[in-house]
Amino acid sequence: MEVSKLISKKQIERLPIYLKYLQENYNNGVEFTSAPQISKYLGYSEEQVRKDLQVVSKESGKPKTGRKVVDIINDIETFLGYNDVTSAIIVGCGNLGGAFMKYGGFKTFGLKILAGFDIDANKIGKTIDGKTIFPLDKLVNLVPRLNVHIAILTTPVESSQSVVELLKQAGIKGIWNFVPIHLDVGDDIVVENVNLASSLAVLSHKLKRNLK
Amino acid sequence: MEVSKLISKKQIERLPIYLKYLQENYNNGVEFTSAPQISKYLGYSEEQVRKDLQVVSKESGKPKTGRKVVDIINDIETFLGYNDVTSAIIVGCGNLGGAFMKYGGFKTFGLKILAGFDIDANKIGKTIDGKTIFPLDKLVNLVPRLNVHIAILTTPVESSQSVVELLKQAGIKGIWNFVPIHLDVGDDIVVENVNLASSLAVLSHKLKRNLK
DNA sequence: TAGATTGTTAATCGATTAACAATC
DNA sequence: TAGATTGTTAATCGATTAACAATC
Repeated sequence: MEVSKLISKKQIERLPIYLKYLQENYNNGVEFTSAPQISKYLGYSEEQVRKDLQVVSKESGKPKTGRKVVDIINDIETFLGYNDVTSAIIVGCGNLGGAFMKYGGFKTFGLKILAGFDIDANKIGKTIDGKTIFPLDKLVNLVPRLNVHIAILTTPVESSQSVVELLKQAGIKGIWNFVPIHLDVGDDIVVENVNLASSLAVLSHKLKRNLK
Repeated sequence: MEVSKLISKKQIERLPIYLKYLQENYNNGVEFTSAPQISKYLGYSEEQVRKDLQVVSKESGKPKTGRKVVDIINDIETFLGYNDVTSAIIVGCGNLGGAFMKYGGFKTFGLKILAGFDIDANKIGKTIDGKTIFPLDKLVNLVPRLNVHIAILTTPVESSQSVVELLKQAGIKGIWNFVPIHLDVGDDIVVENVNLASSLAVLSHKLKRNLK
């Protein structure tokens, strides 16, 4: 009987990085790869790479030869759900939200932006890359009809918590939060935060240490 | 004698989150706060909050009253270097890079975007929010003159590694990398990665678990 | 004073690394 | 076969949580 191993957050984060590297390998005609090889390139330890790959693939690698590049690619893509498309809406179509609406890269990882929402009358009704920007007060009504469960939150700080209430009402299940504050959501909604301030703080600290 | 405590990456990431929350408190006229209070709101443990605050502030809190909000704010801002402005350039002025050039929020955490660089002839010479877009081959020449040490990397995947070589030559010390691949930099450059694919992967996984 | 909050020291938890036998 | 790579089990490392005495 197959018992699927538990995976940690850190491991999940590494999967897209392996994937990108392996796709590059694949495009260059590389057929096989091994943990030591991936390890050397990406700077992770061999053991870590091995354990990460063990979580996503059922079959084990072969001593001496390693694993087939195309197999790992498929395993990771399957694990991450890149094959079945998920839809999302963007709430807040300012600089960042607008850039995301234009950005074509999301579809490579199975995410399709269906529409945008905003309160700015100048934006409402316009389309960005074929996606319409709807008024925020249509959100509760439209989201169930669009059958979308993920919202990308790129609103100003002040309005974000009130938007969360709307998203709850609309039946949204996951929020990809780019607003740099803590969101108070219930148990029904999961949140993943991308906090640029946090990231920059880490960079600054690394810089200071490196300059010493 | 003061021995400054070591701080972990996780702790650094939390600092801007405390800061935002405390600034909100401050704006609402709240004068004092405590670890239990912050803990309750942000969902971290009390002990964690206490230890985090201990790293940034020299003075200790007072039993029963806690700490002065304005003091913690100052301590965190000082620690993060929000008071002394750092400059940065943006390399790759596409959707994301362009959005960053327009984005006013960076200056609140002490980061000033000086200019952009791109290879696209249609973009070169234009200005976004007062910042000029220069041709990429002027980078090595201009960066030392601008006295800038941080580069925000928002180029396409294919060109990113070659841009890194230019950044090295130009004397850049830190790269804030938004390109979803592993960058090969030397010991002189520090990199902080913001990988949207990793972040989305985590959200998707949380969603799957929550739906079960 | 009593109690809430503090900081410190110890215990736990989780993730990474090391060690090693198995195998193509 | 020999050696590179594998997967597993144990050891280490780091971060979080628990326990508790100190104090305003």
